Amino acid sequence: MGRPPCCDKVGVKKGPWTPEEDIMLVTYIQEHGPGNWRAVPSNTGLLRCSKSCRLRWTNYLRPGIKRGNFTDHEEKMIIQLQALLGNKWAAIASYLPERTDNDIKNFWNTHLKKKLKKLQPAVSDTNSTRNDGFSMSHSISKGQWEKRLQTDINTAKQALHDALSLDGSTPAPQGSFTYASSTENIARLLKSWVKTTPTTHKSERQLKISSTQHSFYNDEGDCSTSSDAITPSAESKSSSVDLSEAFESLFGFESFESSNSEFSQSTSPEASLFQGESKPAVRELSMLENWLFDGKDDLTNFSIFDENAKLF
DNA sequence: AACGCTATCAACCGCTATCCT
DNA sequence: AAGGATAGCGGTTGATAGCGT
Repeated sequence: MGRPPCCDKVGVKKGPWTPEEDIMLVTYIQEHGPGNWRAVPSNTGLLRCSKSCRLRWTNYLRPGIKRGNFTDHEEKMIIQLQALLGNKWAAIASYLPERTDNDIKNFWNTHLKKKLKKLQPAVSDTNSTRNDGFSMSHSISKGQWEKRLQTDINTAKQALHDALSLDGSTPAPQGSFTYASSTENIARLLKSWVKTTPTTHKSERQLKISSTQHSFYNDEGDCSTSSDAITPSAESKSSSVDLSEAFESLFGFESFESSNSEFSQSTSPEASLFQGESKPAVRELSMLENWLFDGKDDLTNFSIFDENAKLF
């Protein structure tokens, strides 16, 4: 039984996205807003499944995504939140609105896991520590465990509080955020693409602009991108920059995010948490959030901790 | 210069939750 | 209420860049 994967369809493209596909997707979302992903491939002409389109948008194209190195504060927050929430990357990402869950997950798997593993021997000398960095031991009494848990949580709480309040570059969950536009995201993607294209990119990454795709953009009038202008040749550098400039002119209108309520919702930590407040897990997160930032909720209200306590 | 190994990260896959009819 | 469709999440994979030999 079970449905066949949506991406098994013949003619559905997989693999890395080209700048043209990005443009097509962003253009469509600029006009229609995110959502109704099923309609996106057919309406845009993209040979991608709806899932792939949604993923591309949420992870790379939507406004406000910060790329590059994680700051110390972000790192600290991820470590502490992972200890508290486990591998709930989406929940963790809601506290780091400029980062995607995929990014955080990758960062955890490639950097932090190792980092914590290195530190672990020293920690395990004092007591046993789980691989995820959450200190607990089956050999200690419940009272001791609760005490240690409280210490861990206090530490986490303090670190999180520090990270949120002391670092101006890291937005606090209740604050208002300034997001880069998706134009900037695409321009950045284009630039990195330009950087890597001339010699190393395989056919997958090379520009393949069909005439239909041209007319798609030429319909916009100002944003004409001729095939001559974007070929992966020696001229590609300047011409692809032209493309990114075309982006700027095409998408350069103000307050893209404010024009669409989903952006403010999806990028706001409390919005993402409260969207489904009736859900028990989300209620716990809301309580956790209250507790983290206000110290309102009593620790014993958390079933996640109750479950750990049941081990004894 | 060539090769192999490792690290990184974008994208995919499979599953579950939720929505809709 | 039931079943199908869709969205979202977390785990995993694969391509590729970078580094060492």
